[in-house]
Amino acid sequence: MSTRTDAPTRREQILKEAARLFAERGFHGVGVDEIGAAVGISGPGLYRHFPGKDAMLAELLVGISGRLLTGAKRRLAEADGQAGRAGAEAVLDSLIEGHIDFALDDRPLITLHDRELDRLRESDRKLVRQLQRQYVELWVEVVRKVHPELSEPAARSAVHSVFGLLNSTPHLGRAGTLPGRGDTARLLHRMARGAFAAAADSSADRLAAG
Amino acid sequence: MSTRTDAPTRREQILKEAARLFAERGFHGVGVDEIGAAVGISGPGLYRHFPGKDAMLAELLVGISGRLLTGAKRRLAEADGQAGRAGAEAVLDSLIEGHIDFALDDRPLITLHDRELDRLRESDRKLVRQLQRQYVELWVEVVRKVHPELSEPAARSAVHSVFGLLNSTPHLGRAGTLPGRGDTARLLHRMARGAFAAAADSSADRLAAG
DNA sequence: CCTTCAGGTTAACGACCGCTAACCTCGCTG
DNA sequence: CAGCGAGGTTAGCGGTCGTTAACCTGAAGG
Repeated sequence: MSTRTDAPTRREQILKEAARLFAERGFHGVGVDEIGAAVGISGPGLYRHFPGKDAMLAELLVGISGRLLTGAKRRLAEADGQAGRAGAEAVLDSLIEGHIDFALDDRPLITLHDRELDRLRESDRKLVRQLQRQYVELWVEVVRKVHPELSEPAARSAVHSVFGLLNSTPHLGRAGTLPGRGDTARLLHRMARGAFAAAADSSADRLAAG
Repeated sequence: MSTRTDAPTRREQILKEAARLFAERGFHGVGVDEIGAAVGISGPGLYRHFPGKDAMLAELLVGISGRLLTGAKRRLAEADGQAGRAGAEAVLDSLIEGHIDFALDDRPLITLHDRELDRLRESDRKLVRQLQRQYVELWVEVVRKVHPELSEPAARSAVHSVFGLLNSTPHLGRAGTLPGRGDTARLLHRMARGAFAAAADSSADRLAAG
């Protein structure tokens, strides 16, 4: 598994800093001069690496969606063969774990992912949405194998909601006031599984409408 | 229970449309001319009602946080008296229900709430954060009454995560492809309770680290 | 009937921002 | 060592945006 040890290219530096700045202050809130300054060059120097500011955002968002989907497909293939509900549970755990890793390691990207999609050109936006949809549908299939009682629309809503839960990491303590990474990951994992289980257990609706 | 039947004032119209536009395209992505056009007046006419664009955002965010906190306090007081875990469960259900109502009825505000906070003047931002913190702490207390096994940091993380879950409604089907409002509310409610329960049940960590 | 004022209007200013143009300066290579 | 391309630089253009200035209008009040 390609574990990079060599220095990042300037292009990669730019993408990383741009992601951080976009996440912090929004796409329109960041000027190209600031992005340049963040990597030690100034303003228009960026145009040696990208055709424009939009292109940076597009590459970030397409990259995120693509990596999420690719990772999920790989995890699905790895745990293949083991059929039945037990196998499906293993796959679901693997999907959750992968998403949590991503959410914890690339917070700015997670933030961008559902915040700046509308700033893209039509074609890029369509591509990103298509990748996102495939990712969701992949989850939906696995969730319905683990919880066959769930209808497809309910499963899809549940998946979106669990994404909301897992993607909440940027809100968990700006500083290191929260528990260690391992504890946080385990907590999120448990909650995700519990949320899916509760979604499937509609007999839990013993609460009177308020 | 002030159920308004009279027509909204121009000021309220402006706030509502501004919220929608800010949520759709980001604070910096919307011009004052657009906000004006959305309420039938044009550009600078807004300055008869607000000292500036920033002030609209500030009033929106302070209003949201304040309403959330006020509602939660009211619900806490209403269900007071009934002590013990059963009473706490009722309060938690009431809090969840209130938050879901808000998330479903005021999607744009929910979106703004955790997206544009950094665009505020220092003083307003501090006020909003203080209101948010009180709201979170109120939840944390109730959650820990229902699930005493949860440490305070874990409970706080869990609460933030459940907010992420409940606030995911803007991502659930832009159009009406999703189930009805009542079904969605019940699903979210169940998932929130399930997530809290799973957070508290740390014996569920039988999964080997990947 | 005159005044006042809330709530609009259009014109325009100044700042900022994305991007281009023109130029510079290395390090490599034939 | 000449040439050249990669990767910078600064100056500046054109457009947009928030805000202000100056003016208009219609309804209410004495």
